[in-house]
Amino acid sequence: MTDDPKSGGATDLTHENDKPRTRIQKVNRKKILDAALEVFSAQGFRGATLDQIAAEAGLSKPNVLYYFPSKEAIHAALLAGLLDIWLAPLRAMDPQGEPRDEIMSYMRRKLEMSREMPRESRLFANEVLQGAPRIGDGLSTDLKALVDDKAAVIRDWIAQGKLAPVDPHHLIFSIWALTQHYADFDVQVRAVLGPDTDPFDGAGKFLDMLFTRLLTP
Amino acid sequence: MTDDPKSGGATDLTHENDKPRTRIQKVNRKKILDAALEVFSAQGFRGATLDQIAAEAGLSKPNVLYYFPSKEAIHAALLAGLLDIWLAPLRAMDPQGEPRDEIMSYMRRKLEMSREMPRESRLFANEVLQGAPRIGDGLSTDLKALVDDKAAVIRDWIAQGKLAPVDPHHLIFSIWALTQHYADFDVQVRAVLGPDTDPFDGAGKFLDMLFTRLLTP
DNA sequence: CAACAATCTGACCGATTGGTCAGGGTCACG
DNA sequence: CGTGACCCTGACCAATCGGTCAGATTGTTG
Repeated sequence: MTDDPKSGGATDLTHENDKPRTRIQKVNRKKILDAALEVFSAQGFRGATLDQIAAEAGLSKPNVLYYFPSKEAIHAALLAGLLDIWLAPLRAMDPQGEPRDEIMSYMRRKLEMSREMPRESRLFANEVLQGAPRIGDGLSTDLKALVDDKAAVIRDWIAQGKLAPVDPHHLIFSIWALTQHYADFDVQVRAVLGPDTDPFDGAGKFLDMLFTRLLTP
Repeated sequence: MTDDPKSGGATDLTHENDKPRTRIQKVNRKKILDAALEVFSAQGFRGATLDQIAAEAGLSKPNVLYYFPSKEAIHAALLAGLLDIWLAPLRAMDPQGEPRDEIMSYMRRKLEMSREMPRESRLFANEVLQGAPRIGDGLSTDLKALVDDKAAVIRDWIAQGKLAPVDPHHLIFSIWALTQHYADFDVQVRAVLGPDTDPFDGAGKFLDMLFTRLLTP
């Protein structure tokens, strides 16, 4: 009974397939995920409602639940790829490259992500702020492994005298903190700078200078 | 009708008085605010429930609503004093003091606050992350005024050659970002560093070094 | 154009939410 | 020790929440 062998062209399996099968599925799943990113990043998981997401996506609530089995599933689908996207710039840091260039490039790419993907940044910030209840394990396994790996690389660079001696872990934290701040605290930054200043212009120059001074032996 | 002249010993005015009148009021309002800080900072405003707050405070839900008229009012009471507490260290920055000492002290005090008051930090972060809907005006008036004021002081210091030339606003942002990161993203930082390392020990040394290098002409 | 799968909807459900209320217990003070 | 203000509670309410379902509508394919 629970199994359904003759599910040849069966309906209702939508939820079990990660990859959209039809054109309409592709379009609507995209609509929903985009709407959910908007709402979750602005309200947090518990603060967001399916009605908001449905309205933002231009669909009815039952229709949203036709494509995803639950609110949790939508949130999970968003977070699923996010950690990888988020850490891609750090992964791209090349142990064979020129140390200061590599770190400066990483920092610039992270700042670029804050500018181009502020909603993703806030989604992630909301999750971590509230104790990372739905991503938790990924932090102490994948994330920790990657950071430890790159920290070792940085330590080597320092040992070779190519970099000023700094704690590699806290160096990475400082890049996260300084770049993500401009996405996560956007309203505060803009409130202080006033409406006619682009935060990212000044941030780019300032962070270039800061890390140049920090890393030069 | 709306006015009530003969409110001699009337009950039910509890909500309109900011100052607790009796011993029990003082104790229970404190309990509620402390519980609310715990819950709001961990779940955000919409994610928190009155039942959670009541349970955390060891009171019944109707009893909580005996001391505060609504969930909003509890949240507002928490935020009311928070901005002032939060900015006190910046206010304490003395234009007459030694520039680098003043800024280093400010940074250290902010880091200390992240260590000692992480819940307040996260409450504030939640509010700003979600667009500061209930504090909004305070940012573009009080906060902006204070920051602009101190930025002018820093600009003077730089003009006198006592400080390396840096954008004062972004310097202040960098202090906020770097210190608050350790409170707001605590779980992430601890996940990366592992369970046996105190994030704040390393942070203290790292930030001292960073800002020394940044500010020395 | 039939016929079946895929898509969509209004109506509805139980659980949880913030908040109310009538009344009972407790405290302080004359 | 009584009396009135203060404190507290169980029971309850309307609104909103995430989610279900039967069936109408649309798309696709032979």
